[in-house]
Amino acid sequence: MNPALRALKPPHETRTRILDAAEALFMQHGFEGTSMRLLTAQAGVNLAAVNYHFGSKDALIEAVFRRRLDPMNAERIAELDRLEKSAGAMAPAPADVIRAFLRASLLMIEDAKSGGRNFIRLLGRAYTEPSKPVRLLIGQLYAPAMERYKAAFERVLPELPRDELVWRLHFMFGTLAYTLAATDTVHLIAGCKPEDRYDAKLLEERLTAFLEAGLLAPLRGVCAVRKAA
Amino acid sequence: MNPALRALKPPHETRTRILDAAEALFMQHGFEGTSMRLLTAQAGVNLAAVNYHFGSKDALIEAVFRRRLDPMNAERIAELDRLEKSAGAMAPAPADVIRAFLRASLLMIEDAKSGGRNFIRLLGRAYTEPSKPVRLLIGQLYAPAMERYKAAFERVLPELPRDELVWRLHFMFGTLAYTLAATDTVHLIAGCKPEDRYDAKLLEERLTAFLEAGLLAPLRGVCAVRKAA
DNA sequence: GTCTATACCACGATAGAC
DNA sequence: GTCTATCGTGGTATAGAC
Repeated sequence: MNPALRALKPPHETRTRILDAAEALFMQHGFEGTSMRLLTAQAGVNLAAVNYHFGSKDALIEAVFRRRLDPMNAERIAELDRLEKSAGAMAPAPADVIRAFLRASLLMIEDAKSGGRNFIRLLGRAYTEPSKPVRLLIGQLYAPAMERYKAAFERVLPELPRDELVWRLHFMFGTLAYTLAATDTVHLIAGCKPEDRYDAKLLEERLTAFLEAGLLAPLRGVCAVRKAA
Repeated sequence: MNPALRALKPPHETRTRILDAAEALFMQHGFEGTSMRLLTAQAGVNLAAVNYHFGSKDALIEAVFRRRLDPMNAERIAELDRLEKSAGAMAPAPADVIRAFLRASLLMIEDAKSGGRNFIRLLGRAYTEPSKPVRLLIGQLYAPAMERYKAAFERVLPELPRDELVWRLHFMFGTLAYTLAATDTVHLIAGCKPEDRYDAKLLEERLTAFLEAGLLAPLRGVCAVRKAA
């Protein structure tokens, strides 16, 4: 980059440019499918800059997730804190805990311009990534928020056996991840109206109704038998 | 391959060996991450054999999905036919339609040995693949079964507005796909007992309970307002 | 401390002789 | 259906300019 341009550049701008380009390209072409050469060209930085600032491609991938996911999960936890505080000694309603959990994701999908929506899609795909290190990373990054929410749901749904709850949280997680990630598959497979796909308010209502009912569902079949035993 | 071995090989065995190896490796390393060299080595066939039998890597990918997904969806439709026949003029119970839909997938995850479980995981990832052609292909392959089930659910849930149903089917799809695909993320994130992950009977009960409740959930918030209007 | 140019080495795809 | 040579591309490392 020439000195005239450099003078205009805030410190660490290069890092940010790389992260932004990486986010967009990882979504478009996947991790394996995105070459450092394409990435650095898109970011308008030198090929060696990635290695200099992040150390390796894998480390870059991690940085991409950390940049958004850490604040996002912190926000999720804060949301739950606020909710429990306002409920006082009473347990909050299940639907409100669900909303608290969804909120951070839904806020992000409304932000198409600065890449939030793109990131959410990338994130949704990460749970099923071929690369084990990536899945491990995601698990780690989510762990604190998940622990916190698991405890909250245990309080809110005291009737539900623990292992049943774990599965239902998994289902909830899956519904959310998939809904946000498989955005074009909706209308490919089921034929929904495209304009509704990113309406956060509508999505919140739809998801909350669905998930609340699912979490509160009565036990049936072998699960009910198990519990009775 | 030498002539002595060749004589032992049934016709088209090479095709099958390639498909089997591809299925396993695509799951492990993704499509981009799987090289033809590794693939053909694993299959014990010549490097050029893929191009000879399938024409290209993309065509191989399509063949991998078609081989299992076409019969699977045919089975799904047959299951629904049987159900509706046995119900006669009455509409079947929602839970039974859900079960009919789940059955084909659940049968497959029990089959770890001949690769069914692996394929189901691969399939679950395909909805969120970077490659648009792959997502399009999956949409196409699912279309007939989806149409059929959408119609069935419309009959079974006449109260539910169409566009709401479309979303709930999307949620249902997501729950299933993710649950089966993100098999290790379950215990990474939520900490479930590993031995329960592939118990098809348990999974069927758990999924059916969750999904039935979700599909039958009352409308709320803006959706309810919309309907009233 | 930050950025650039360039070199290195491994690997994957492809095509043409057999 | 097979073998092999070739070429492009991948991620990474380094040396030196600012």
